[in-house]
Amino acid sequence: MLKYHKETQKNFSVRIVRWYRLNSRNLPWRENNDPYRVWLSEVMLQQTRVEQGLPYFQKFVKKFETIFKLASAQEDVVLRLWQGLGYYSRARNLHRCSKIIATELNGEFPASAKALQRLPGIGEYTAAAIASISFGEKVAVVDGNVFRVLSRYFGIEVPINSSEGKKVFSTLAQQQLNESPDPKLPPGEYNQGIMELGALVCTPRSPRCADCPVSAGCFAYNKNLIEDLPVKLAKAGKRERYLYYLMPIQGKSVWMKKRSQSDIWKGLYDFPCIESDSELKAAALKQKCKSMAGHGEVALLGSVTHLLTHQKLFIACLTMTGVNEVSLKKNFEGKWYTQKEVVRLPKPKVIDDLLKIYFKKISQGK
DNA sequence: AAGCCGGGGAG
DNA sequence: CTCCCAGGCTT
Repeated sequence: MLKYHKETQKNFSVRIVRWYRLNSRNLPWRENNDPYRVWLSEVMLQQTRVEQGLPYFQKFVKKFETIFKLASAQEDVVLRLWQGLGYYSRARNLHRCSKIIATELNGEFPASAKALQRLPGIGEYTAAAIASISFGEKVAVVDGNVFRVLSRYFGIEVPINSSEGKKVFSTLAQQQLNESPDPKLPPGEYNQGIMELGALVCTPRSPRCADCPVSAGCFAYNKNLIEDLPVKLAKAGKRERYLYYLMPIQGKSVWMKKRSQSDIWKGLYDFPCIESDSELKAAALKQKCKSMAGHGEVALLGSVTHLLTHQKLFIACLTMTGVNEVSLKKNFEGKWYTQKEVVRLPKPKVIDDLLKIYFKKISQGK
C-alpha cells in the first residue's frame, strides 16, 4: 500500500458530505428515505447507470405503489416491466424479497444491514446502502465508485476485483465513517456523496479533478497517476455461441417457450433454438429445422450479433409456417401465443427486436 | 476464489 | 472496439 498524507485524510468524509449537499442530482429516490423506494432504486442500479435505471424506477413505483402490490403481482408481470434492464435475476429476487417482507415481516424492512443482507437480492453493498440511507446506520458502502475514489485518493494499488482488494477497500471505507472528525456525520449522505463524486467527478476516464472537493489531498492527482488507478485484474474472454432461432408461425400465433435453465435470460421467453459452438451453413440449418418442426416454409427473418458481458452471441432467426405441431412438440417446449399475448410476455431484448421486425413485416402485408 | 448473469453509453 | 456501470448468486 502506498503512503498518503494523514492531515488531508482526516477531512475526507466531511468534505465529501459538504460537496454532496451542494452538488447532488435531483433524483426521485432521494425525495425521501422510504426503505421501499431506496431498496427498489438500489437493486435497479446494481451494475446499472442512473440514467438507464431511472425510467424503470418511475414505472415500478407507479405500478407498484407499495411493497404489498409488488408482492401480489405475477412474476411474469414483474419481469415484463423489468424487460430491457438486464440481469433478470435481480427482478426475480426483488419479487421474492417483496413476498418475504409483505407476508413475514408485516411489510416492514429490517432496519440493520446485517438483517437486510439475509434477504434475496440484497448483498453487502445494497444492505449497507439501505441501512445507512433509510435507517442512519453507520455502515459504509463499497461499489464501483467507492473503489475508484478511494484507490485514487489514498493511492492504493491492490486490484479492486481481487479478494484482498475487497477487504482493503471496505476497511478503508468504513474507517472514513468511524474516524470522521464529525461524530454526527450522516452515514447516508457520506455514502451517497462518495458515490455521487465517483459518478460525476472522479469518473473512470477523464475525471474532472478541477471540480473535485478533495483533489488537494488526492494521491493520484498529486502524483499524476489518475489514469493508472484503480488497478484491475484482467477478465476472462467471452464465450462465443451460435443461436439459431426457429420462429414457428401459425396464423396470428407464434410458438414461444420460457427459459428455465440456469443460463442467460432465465425466466424470459424465446423461440425454439438450435445451438452450436460454430457457424452452421444455411443448407444444414434449413435441413435441421425441417427435420425438427416439420417440412414447412422456412425464411430468414434476420441475423444479429448480440454482446453480453461474458458471451458473444451470433443469432439468426428463421420463420417457419406450415409446421408439423407433433414434430415441433416432440423437439421443443412451449406453446402458441397470440400476437396480443406475445406482447405481454417478458422477453430478451434481441427476441423483442426480432418480433418487432416480424410484426412490422406482416402488418405491411409481407 | 472464480465464473456467471444484460444492456447501454462513453471514449 | 473496450471499458464499466449505486453487485449478487452459484459452483
